[in-house]
Amino acid sequence: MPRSFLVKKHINSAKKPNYSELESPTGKVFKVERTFTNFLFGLRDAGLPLSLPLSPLPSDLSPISGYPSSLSDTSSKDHSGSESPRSDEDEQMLPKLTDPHGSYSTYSGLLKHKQLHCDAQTRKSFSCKYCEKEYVSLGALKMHIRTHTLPCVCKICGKAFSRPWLLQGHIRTHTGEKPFSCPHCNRAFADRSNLRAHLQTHSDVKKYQCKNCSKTFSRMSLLHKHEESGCCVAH
DNA sequence: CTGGGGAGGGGGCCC
DNA sequence: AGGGCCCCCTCCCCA
Repeated sequence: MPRSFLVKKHINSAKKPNYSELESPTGKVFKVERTFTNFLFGLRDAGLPLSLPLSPLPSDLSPISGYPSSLSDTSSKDHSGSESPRSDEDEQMLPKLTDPHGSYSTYSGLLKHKQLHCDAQTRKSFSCKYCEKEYVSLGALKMHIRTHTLPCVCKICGKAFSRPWLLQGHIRTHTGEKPFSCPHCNRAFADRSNLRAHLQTHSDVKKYQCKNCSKTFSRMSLLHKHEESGCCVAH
């Protein structure tokens, strides 16, 4: 059974997610003279439905629904500002653009509105149809969907995994292969993570320390157990 | 109860 | 875009 309840918690803030690809098309796209069509695809890729017909996403991928599929309301006024680098002529060439909060006769208006109101929504643009998770990129979502479809199947026992390397690790449980050995005691492990955890046992000062009693633990789970057992309960 | 090993999952990065 | 790999994390189980 997949441990779908496992959710990444950014406890280690040193390793931050890469948000570079979350940039709105505003800053990047137009400065490189991207075509309007590409701009529309960019908005679509960011999960923003448009009133122009675009090729649909794969059936198992759905942009998050913050934006209705039908955007026919044209009653709102133009929200555009005056900072747009595009000329008035350019603006006149553009079809009407809309989003759930209104419609825009210029795309600079739409972009400005997006900057003000929609960036938070576009950061997570792709939702999983199997669960409630949302992802900022199609690739991340596809990766996640593998945890539902489990395409990597062990030929020996039939157990299925989301990724090939997980299957490889599992196959080692059949073959007994243990390619990772401890330099201190030569004990071998099939999994690098488990070797890393084992290495902590050789250390006098372990990685995870109780803030109250300064006792150290080789694993976060052991520290949590320690905390839950009462040492660090606020008295 | 505690510590440790085994197994597996997630996202990010690089190629 | 996808695969491989990395690191981190978690749960289960056992001594």
